[in-house]
Amino acid sequence: MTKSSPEPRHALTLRDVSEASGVSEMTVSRVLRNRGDVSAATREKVLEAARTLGYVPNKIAGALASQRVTLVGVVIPSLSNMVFPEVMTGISEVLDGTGLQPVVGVTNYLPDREESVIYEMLSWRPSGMIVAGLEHSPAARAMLAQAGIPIVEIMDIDGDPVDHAVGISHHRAGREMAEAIIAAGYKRIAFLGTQMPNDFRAKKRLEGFEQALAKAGLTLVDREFYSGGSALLKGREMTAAVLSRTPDVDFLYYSNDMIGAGGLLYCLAQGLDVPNRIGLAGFNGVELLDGLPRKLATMDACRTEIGRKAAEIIAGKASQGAKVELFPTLQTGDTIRVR
Amino acid sequence: MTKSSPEPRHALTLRDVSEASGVSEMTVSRVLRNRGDVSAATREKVLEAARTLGYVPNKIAGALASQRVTLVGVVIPSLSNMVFPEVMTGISEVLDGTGLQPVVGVTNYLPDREESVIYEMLSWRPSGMIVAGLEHSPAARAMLAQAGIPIVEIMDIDGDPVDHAVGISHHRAGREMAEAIIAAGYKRIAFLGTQMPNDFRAKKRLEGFEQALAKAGLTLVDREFYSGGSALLKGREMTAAVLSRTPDVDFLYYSNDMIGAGGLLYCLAQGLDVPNRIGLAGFNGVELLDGLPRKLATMDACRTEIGRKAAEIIAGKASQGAKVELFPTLQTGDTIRVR
DNA sequence: TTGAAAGCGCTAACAC
DNA sequence: GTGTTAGCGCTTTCAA
Repeated sequence: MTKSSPEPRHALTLRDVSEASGVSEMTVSRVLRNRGDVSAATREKVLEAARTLGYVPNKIAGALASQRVTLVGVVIPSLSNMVFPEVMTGISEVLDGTGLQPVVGVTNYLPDREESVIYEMLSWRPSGMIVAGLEHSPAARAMLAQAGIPIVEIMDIDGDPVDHAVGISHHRAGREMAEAIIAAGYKRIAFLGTQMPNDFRAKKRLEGFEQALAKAGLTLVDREFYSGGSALLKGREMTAAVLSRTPDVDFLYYSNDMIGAGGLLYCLAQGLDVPNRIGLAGFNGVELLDGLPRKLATMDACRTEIGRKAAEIIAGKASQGAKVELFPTLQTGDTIRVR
Repeated sequence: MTKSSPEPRHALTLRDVSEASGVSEMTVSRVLRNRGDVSAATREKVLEAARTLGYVPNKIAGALASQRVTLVGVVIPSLSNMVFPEVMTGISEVLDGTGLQPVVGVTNYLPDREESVIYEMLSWRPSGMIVAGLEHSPAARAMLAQAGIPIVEIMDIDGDPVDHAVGISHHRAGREMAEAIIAAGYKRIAFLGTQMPNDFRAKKRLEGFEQALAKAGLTLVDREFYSGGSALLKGREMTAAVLSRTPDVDFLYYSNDMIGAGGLLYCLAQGLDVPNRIGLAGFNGVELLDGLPRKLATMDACRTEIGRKAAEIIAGKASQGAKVELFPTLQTGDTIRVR
């Protein structure tokens, strides 16, 4: 335990800097915020005093007085998802220049938790909110609508945004993947995904997927769900289960790349001919896939771009319409047969 | 765009609730905070008014008046690391019951950025700070020391904490892994890791590792570094590079599990006999490994536990000493030969 | 059980 | 270029 300087009994205030430098509080404030004209001499005195005292301004007081908060609330379901860190990257990239900073809240896909996270965040009067998904409790929606700040709902555009939405159509993503699979000649198709009632985006993908199958006169020959645990391992296990239960399945559609990767490793280990005996596809386009022995077919979720566009709207750099749709491209990879 | 209710010109205040309910601001405040005795009747009136108005308290004002902020700053180098999300899980678990909430800041392993993130966070006067690592700029250290709040530096305990430290000894982790490798009879050992001057923990592991090798009269026969990109892919590439440059290498020590996994997949694809022809080990003990065709030897970084313990110190639930050392166990997996 | 007054530490708006 | 004054929306304290 090393305490280099004596700890102040109370946190330092502008007044302390003012007294130490012999400059009025107001001018100290101006110097510290680079606002208005201050002579080089006074500026130096102030900076010197602030530095030696180790003064850190109190943003609570500043925000209350100026009615301005440079925080942007970001509400996401999970951090361990591999997709949200990338969204954060996009958000940070854009916000970095603007003086705004993101504050992250995690909901774990629980609507109640989402509601309270939103409530807490709004109570800090942020300059904007970025919230994953379009489905929220009525109370959460109402709070967001009332807040009087820009709200951007991200990831999904299949629905009605409170204010703005930036994302892809998961319904369409599912449909397009199904169409590609059908076009490649696969007929006995199974779905493997998460059992999360509140993962609305995964649900929409599956809906779109099944609709496209139906249009081609097909139905899923099997489906398998999981929750929790190592996604890679679950992918192996679920794949094993489907293959033994439905041996003549010829395509496995996974709700995310991680379980898809597990499935791919399993199929290869079993000596199955991918993509001829069996085809595979995931969703998200995670970087991870680049390192697999064979590249898994997938569809990019446009994560960084979504983060960027959302932040631009909050920062007022984009006067977008209510909905901004991004169009992911299907990456065929090596796990869908080419006809 | 759906606006269910008319947007207020200004955010609602206690006064609005007071007027709507015919109860004084003070009593409204009491009701909303569950403080002091308020008659059931008034309480109901107030709650009713607050609910219908959609009032969200202003924590800025509340915090200024009460000099109490329920925020805990968490400063970490990266989100995409797979390790920090788990630390966050541990932190949230403990903080959830306490009325404190974590606020995350990301530094990308940049000291300057760390300094400014810490400065920004402190300016919100949090109740405590959890900061990854023991190495900070002098200014950052000084700010933390001055803040007058509990500071917990996490992940590492090889060094001098500002206040408290919770973590493992990375020096020891490297040493123990080396000892296990040597004990298994490997002799021509290579290191593969990240090229990040500011990843002090990886650096300490390598130091401990090399010291143990030296003690056994060994030195690294090769080393390979990378930065950026898909870790899994980099693991493959680096492994290929080392194997072709130093064909008689018999052990590959990776600085993290993700590149280790890439290396493992590569070795298996090449038909190399793991662990007899060549042994492999990583670091972190990530869940991901459970899904690999063979289990990679690794060492747990105690991530969740570190988060938990750190949060307990902040929450005042633990009157720990300055340093709390956690002891990770070496997981031999299937990639170190058993003698 | 309820209310009134006095700030919390800072900044907007205006003097000088 | 610099200083003064009046709050920002709450909570603390004290009185009723």
